[in-house]
Amino acid sequence: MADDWIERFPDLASLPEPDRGMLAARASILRLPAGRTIFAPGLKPEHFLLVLDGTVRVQQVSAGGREIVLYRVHAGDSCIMTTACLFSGEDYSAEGVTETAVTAAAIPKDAFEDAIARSPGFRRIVFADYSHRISDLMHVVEDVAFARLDRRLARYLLNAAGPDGAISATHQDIASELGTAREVIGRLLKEFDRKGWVALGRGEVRVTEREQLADVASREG
Amino acid sequence: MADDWIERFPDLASLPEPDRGMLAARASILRLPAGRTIFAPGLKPEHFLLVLDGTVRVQQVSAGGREIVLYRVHAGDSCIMTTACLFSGEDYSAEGVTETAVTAAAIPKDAFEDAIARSPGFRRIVFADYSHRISDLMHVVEDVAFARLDRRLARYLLNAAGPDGAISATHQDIASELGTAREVIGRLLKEFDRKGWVALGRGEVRVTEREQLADVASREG
DNA sequence: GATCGTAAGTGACCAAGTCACATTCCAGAA
DNA sequence: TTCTGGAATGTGACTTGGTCACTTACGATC
Repeated sequence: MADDWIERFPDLASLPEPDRGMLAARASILRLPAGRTIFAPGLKPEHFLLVLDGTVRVQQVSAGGREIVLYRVHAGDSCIMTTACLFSGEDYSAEGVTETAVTAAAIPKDAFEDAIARSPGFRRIVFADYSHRISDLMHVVEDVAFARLDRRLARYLLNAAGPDGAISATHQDIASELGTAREVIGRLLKEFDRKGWVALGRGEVRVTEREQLADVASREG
Repeated sequence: MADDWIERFPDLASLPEPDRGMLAARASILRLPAGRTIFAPGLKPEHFLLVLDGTVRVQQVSAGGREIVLYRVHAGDSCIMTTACLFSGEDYSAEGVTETAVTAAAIPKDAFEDAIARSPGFRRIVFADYSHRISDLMHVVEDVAFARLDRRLARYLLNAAGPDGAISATHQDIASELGTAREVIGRLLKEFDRKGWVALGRGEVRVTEREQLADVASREG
C-alpha cells in the first residue's frame, strides 16, 4: 500500500530490511495540487520531502518583482531546500512551488536522521542530491554571469519545446524563467521570428528551426 | 599533537570519545601555500577537507576568461565541493584556490562515511555547511541577476576595506571578484572617486566615505 | 458587438559589456 | 641614470540588456 513507492527508487529498494520497513512506516504520502508553495522565506517545512511524481520549481524573486528559476525537483529527487531548512534554520530567499500536481513522500525529521545514520544508500541519495543542486546553482551563476541572452533563450526554447515544437508560455513566463524582463524576451523572440526560427502566437511560441536555434545555443560566450 | 585541532571546533570537540579518537587518528594535517588549486574541473579530490586556518576561494571561470567568486571557505568550514566530488563524481565547473596559506584536516572517504554514520554532531557540521554554501550560491545568483553593479561594488569595497579603508587589489582583481569586466570597474571606481568616496592608486583603492558607500550598498534594486 | 483583463509592442533612455587601442607607472637591466 | 618591458589603467565607440511609460492587440464573456 503505502510502501510500494520505495520500489520505484533503486537506492531505496536496495535498503536492508529493517531500514526499509522503518522508512515505509514513518513516511506519509502527500498529494499537492499544481501551484502550491511548499517553502518560501518565512515558511519552515517540517518534513524531508521525496518527490514521487510531478515537478517542483525552485525560484528566486527579487525586490523589484523579477524572478529567476534556480532548478526543478523531479520525480525521484529529494527536495534539499526543505532538508537544508530543517537542519540549518537559515532563511533562504528562494521559494518552491509545485509546477504540476505533485505526489511526495514526507519523512519526519527524526526518521530522516535515523535513515541517514543507518543507511549508506539513503546517505548516497541525499548527498547526491545536494551535489546535484549545487551543480544546478553553479550553472545558473555561469549562465547569468557569462552567457548572452540569445543563447540562453535558444537553449530554453529547445528544452521547453514539445515534439511538435510548441511551447505554451507567455513572454513574461519565459522572462521569469531566465531572470530577465518581458520586453527583452519580446525583442529577442521577434528577432528569432524575423529570422524564421520560431512562430509566435498569443501565449505560445512554436519552434520551427531547431537546427538554427541549436547553433546559437551551442556557441560559446 | 595531531588531534588538538578538534578542540577548536565546538561541534567536533563535543563528539563522544570513540568517534573523536577515530577522527583524530585518521585525519592528516595538510599545509598548503597560498595560490594552490585544490580542486578544478578534472581534478578529483580524495579527502574530505576541513579548513583549520586560512581561506579558500571558490570561483568560476568562463570560456572568455572572465571570473566570478562564488564563496570562500574559512577556518572551521568544510570544503563541501570536495565532499560533493567524492560522493557524486560530478564534474563541476568551479575551482578552489587557496587564497592564503591554508592548514586543513584531510579525512579519507571511508573515515568520513563512518563519521557521518556515527556522529550526529558531524552530520550537523556537514549538512550545515552544505546549506550554508547553497545559501551563498543563491546570494550570488540574486546579486548577479538582479543587483546593480554600483551597489555590488560598494558592498565589496566596504567588505574588503581594512580598518584604514585600504584595499590592495587591481581593477582586474575586483572585476574577477564580481564577475564583470575590468573597464566597467574602472569606470565605476572613477565615478566613486569623482564623488570623493574613494581614493585611487595603482593596485590600491582607499575607502574614504564609508557612509556614502553604505548608502549605495543598502539601497534596494 | 461592447467591455475588460491579459499579452504583447514601442521608443527613449540608461546601465553594462566588448573591443581596440593609448597611456602611465614601476621595477629591474643596461 | 636612463631605458625598457610588462602590468595597470584610461578611453571612445559600439552592442547588448534593462527600465519606464506608455499603447495596441487579442479573446473570453456579458
